[in-house]
Amino acid sequence: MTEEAQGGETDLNFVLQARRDKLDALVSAGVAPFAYGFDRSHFAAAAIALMPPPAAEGEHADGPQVRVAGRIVAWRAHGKTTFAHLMDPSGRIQLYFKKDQIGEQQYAVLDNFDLGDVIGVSGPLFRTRTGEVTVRAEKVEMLAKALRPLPFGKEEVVDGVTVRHSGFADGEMRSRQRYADLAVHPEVRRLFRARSAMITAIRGFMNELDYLEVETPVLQPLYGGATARPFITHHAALDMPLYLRSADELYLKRLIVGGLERVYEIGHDFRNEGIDKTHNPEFTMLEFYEAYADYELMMTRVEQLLVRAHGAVARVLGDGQPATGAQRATGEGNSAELPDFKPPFPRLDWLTTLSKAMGVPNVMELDTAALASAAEQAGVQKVGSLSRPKLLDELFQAHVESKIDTPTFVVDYPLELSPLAKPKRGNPALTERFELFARGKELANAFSELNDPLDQRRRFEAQAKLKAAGDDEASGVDEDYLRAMEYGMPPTGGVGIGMDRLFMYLTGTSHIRDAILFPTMRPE
RNA sequence: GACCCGAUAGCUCAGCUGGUAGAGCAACGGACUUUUAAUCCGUAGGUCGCGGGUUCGAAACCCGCUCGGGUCACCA
Repeated sequence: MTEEAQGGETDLNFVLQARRDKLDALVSAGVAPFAYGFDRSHFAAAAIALMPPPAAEGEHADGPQVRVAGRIVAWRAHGKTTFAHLMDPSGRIQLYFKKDQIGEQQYAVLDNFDLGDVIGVSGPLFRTRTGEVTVRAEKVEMLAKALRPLPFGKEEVVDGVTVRHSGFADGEMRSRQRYADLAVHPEVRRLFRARSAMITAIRGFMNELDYLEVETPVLQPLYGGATARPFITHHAALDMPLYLRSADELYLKRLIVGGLERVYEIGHDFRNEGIDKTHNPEFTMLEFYEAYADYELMMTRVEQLLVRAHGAVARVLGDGQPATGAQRATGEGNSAELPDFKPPFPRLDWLTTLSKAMGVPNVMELDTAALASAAEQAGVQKVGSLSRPKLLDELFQAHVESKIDTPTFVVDYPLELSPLAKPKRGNPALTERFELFARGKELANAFSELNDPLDQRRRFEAQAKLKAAGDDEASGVDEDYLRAMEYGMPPTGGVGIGMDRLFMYLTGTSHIRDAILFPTMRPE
């Protein structure tokens, strides 16, 4: 992209220069190339639906008058007549320009129209010889001249399936220039509409249960609630470091103490770690907390929430819809069938499942050295540098998690893995915690929240010890949180669900980049 | 981070074993008053990712680098 670097019109390449020349020609002809508005009467799909079915053979009665607006996505000039297709949010509609009809002067202006221009057209509907509902243009208005060509591919319909030729396939460019990706790929627009519908449905679900939507700090003086490397920033006036939150958890639970007994937040968390297919440095998290609930109740909440989210996505994408844009671009074909699941989800007990998978009576009875060698066997790297909790977690990932396909709860994690969870009734070495897995990925994490401030202090101190020993993901002691808990926190159930991952699961999207409008990328 | 693959016209790509670049679409000019991947004729468009090396000669071979993709690892 050298033209940006060089700037100046003389350096524009010939393609961009041609567009500028047309812009100048429009201005010379008295056409304002950037309009202030347009009174659209119908979307394309609605206009097409207005037209009565084909009349008797050979009859070409005009239909009602419409005013449509959108982007030019196809242009076929035939001398004194021109066909074009206009795209708007509802779909496409064909336009027909005839020199006799719109006059020599207006017809000449069409020479300065290009693919990608935003125009408004008014005129009556009619059917062409092939039966396609078309606007016979009586008046055409330039609304926004495109000075840069959009990477449209040509399309044809073969046996009812739209086949796209060439086009915009570079995944990196599609993420960097999401505006262009959206502009040329209706299926990408539809995918992100489905994402929006999913979030809206989840809000509706929480609100119906009398949960209060709240906002807690993104800038935090201490980070906690998740084990991850934080982003650090600096507040100039206070001259102190602040951390971008890696979780909302500790603030939401302060609200439970305050008597807001059901709260939720949907917002971005930030983790200063690698970027890959399932990790973006900022991502959308839903957390919700409910007083007087335990993890059993929270499992049913999660099940219901997934059903609602699935329904919302299905309504936008429809059943058996063709592939998402991401899949089309990567040639994955029409495999994006929505997942099929029904509550209640199966439950696997952490300890017995892992012990069984490893062929030992009880993994918790193995000493650290034995865990390390088992982890090494399972393909875990750098086992020597891992703490006991980490080894357990790695073993679980390797032996169990990665093999879970349909939504499944894993319950009762070891206490040492879960610093914010309440000990399990009847077995204090475990906690009342569950995670939800599907397609080998974690979708949710939840517990009966620890509400004993003395126990919580001991857990924090154990974390602080790990941190002092070099585990830079462990958190420290959050005294203010402990103070809140000392005022008395009712028993509480809490859940965190990664919205990006949930959406990926529901839509069969394999890369998180394709589930986020503007994923984090290295600068160009 | 390791290994593999890739980077050529605005887009999608081809370019065999080294002889200084090609197609389709888009663009530009022309013909065409119901086309729809419109068609037909013509034109223009490239520091072949960057740097070095081998060679009479490099898009191609070698080395390094940058960026991207995949797989694995890491990120509970």
